[in-house]
Amino acid sequence: MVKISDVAREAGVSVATVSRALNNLDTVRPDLAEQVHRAAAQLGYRPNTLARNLRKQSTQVWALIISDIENPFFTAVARGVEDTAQQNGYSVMLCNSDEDPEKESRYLSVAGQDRVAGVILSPHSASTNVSALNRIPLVVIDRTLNAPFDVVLVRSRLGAQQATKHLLDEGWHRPACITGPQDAETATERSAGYLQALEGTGIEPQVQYQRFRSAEGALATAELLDGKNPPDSFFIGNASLALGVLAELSKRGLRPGVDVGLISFDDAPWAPFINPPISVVAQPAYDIGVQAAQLLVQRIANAGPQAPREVNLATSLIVRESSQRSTN
Amino acid sequence: MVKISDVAREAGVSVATVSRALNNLDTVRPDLAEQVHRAAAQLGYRPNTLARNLRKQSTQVWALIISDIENPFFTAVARGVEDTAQQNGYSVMLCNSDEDPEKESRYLSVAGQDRVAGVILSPHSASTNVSALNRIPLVVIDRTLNAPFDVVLVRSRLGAQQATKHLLDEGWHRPACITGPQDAETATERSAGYLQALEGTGIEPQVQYQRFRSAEGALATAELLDGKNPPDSFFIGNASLALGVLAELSKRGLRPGVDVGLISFDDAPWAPFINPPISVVAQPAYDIGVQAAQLLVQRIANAGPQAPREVNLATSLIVRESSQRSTN
DNA sequence: TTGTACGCGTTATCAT
DNA sequence: ATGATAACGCGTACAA
Repeated sequence: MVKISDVAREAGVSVATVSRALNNLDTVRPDLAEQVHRAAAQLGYRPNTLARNLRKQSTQVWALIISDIENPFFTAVARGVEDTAQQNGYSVMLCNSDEDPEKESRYLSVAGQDRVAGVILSPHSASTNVSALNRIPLVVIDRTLNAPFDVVLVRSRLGAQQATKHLLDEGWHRPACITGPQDAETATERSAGYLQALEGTGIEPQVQYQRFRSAEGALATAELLDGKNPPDSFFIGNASLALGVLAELSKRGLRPGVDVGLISFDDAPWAPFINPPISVVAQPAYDIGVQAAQLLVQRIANAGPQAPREVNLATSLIVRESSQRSTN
Repeated sequence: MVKISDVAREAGVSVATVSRALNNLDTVRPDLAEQVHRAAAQLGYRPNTLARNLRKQSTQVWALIISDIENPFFTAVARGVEDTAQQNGYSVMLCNSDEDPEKESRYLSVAGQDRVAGVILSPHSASTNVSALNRIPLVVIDRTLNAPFDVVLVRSRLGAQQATKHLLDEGWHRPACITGPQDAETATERSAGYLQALEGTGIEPQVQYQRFRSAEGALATAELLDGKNPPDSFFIGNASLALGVLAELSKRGLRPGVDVGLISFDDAPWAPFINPPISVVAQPAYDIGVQAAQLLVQRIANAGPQAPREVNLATSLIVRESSQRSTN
């Protein structure tokens, strides 16, 4: 491997000058700089990232710690982060915590030890301990943390409220809510929006808290439908749950958009294409990633302590057929 | 930060002994080793990864370069890679090439420069140039390369053939094939299997080569259905295409499993849950990731040149309702 | 503006 | 078995 001293010899200058020239430190005579660049190009010199990292005690790598890489929401976030990182000269290390607090803390520890330049984290719980990061810049996404960090969130509650109200406006009379487990902030925010929408309507709320998975969606639907006051429509807290709900409904011959109303959080890739197309509350997942990345870039640039910032993104209601009340 | 010399002082030994003890180099007296470990623990010593990397001229990081992070197939692969990497003490850097040759080559270049320990790549094309990696171990997945490297593939052609034959066995008479672009090996392998299945049956093959996206799936379906010899069933080359096909069919009031037969490559998360449940040729995506990772671990361990290995994984036919010929 | 020389923290070599 | 010390390649304080 050709190193900096080789370039120095070739260009007839010192290694210091080479370093300065290659880093564009404008304290070097233009013609010399030119000479250095030519020598470097000719020898095919590539600076050794490892040595630079040691010297600077930091890397050009971010750790992105997310709770479920197979969830389309998070992959969209990841893409937003990755694109933005790329543009700013960073690479991103993918860490899939699988909702496992132990894996999460292991990753936080590794990130600290490897001196990554920054971390973007969707924390398992509000009490996740990030002290292993020491002073590495951190941006939190999707859920809040019991500590003051930059965070980007979406207005889930408002989105849920709008979705439920939309169901009512369409003429459905007894919407139920199926959402995630009560220890997940995203789940409870969504049921809270649902409850708000029902306030003062005299409709008795029915909420099922389940794990965010298809099987549980089916289960909750069956339970609701077999209960004493079966709902005529559903507000569903995420796409996996929605899949289970759909399966259970079709098993019972209940057609969304006709016999029953249905709207779900998250605009999954399949939502517009199945029969009937599913109405959703879309989260700006890609944009969440972009915003988080931009916050991180700024946080890294301004090393000093600084008031934490909170970015709140809006959801958008996408009405397709499943939530409408068709005459047939 | 506490460093190795601090531990040495605390334990009353030299830095060399600390290094040996901490790396379990069994050439150190047991009691001394014990003493070192205690000192390290007490001081909260964490070895500096950056310094170690420089010294060893290598990292404990893999680059995983895939063509589409939002494709569930690749996220499943990624999870397999990530889990296995984790178990072997590696981290994985996620690189989303987006099917863009330029991004791909930039990532290959960065991987080479950063001296990652290994690379797993789903190449954009067979002629992708990986010379920037210098001598870094490489494992190729999903598609082959015009060069001798370890590779893990799935028997796409056989899977496609089985799927098409299944359609025939179910009593469909004119299956068509909708697959990806002709410059994608995965696409042509699948049409090849379809063609094989039709050999000698007297059925005239109809193949549509489109980009692997939903909109194109719908387009191809419309074209086929409006053609002079409309098919009565479809073998579809991937899940995104299938979504488009489904949309077009439902727009025309054609019910899969009743009016028309349908089977698709890739067991997408939604496939079992929609109405009717979709029959698929499932790829062992997670396992592909695991196998690739294991190949890479071995390749890294045995530094010497070694004959490239090829792992071929089988698909599995999952028959649900969309491919069956219902009496109703 | 340029060059010399040291430091980053660890591992590996070579004596002992 | 242990210790002293030389790399690893780069960036930068300091001197010129």
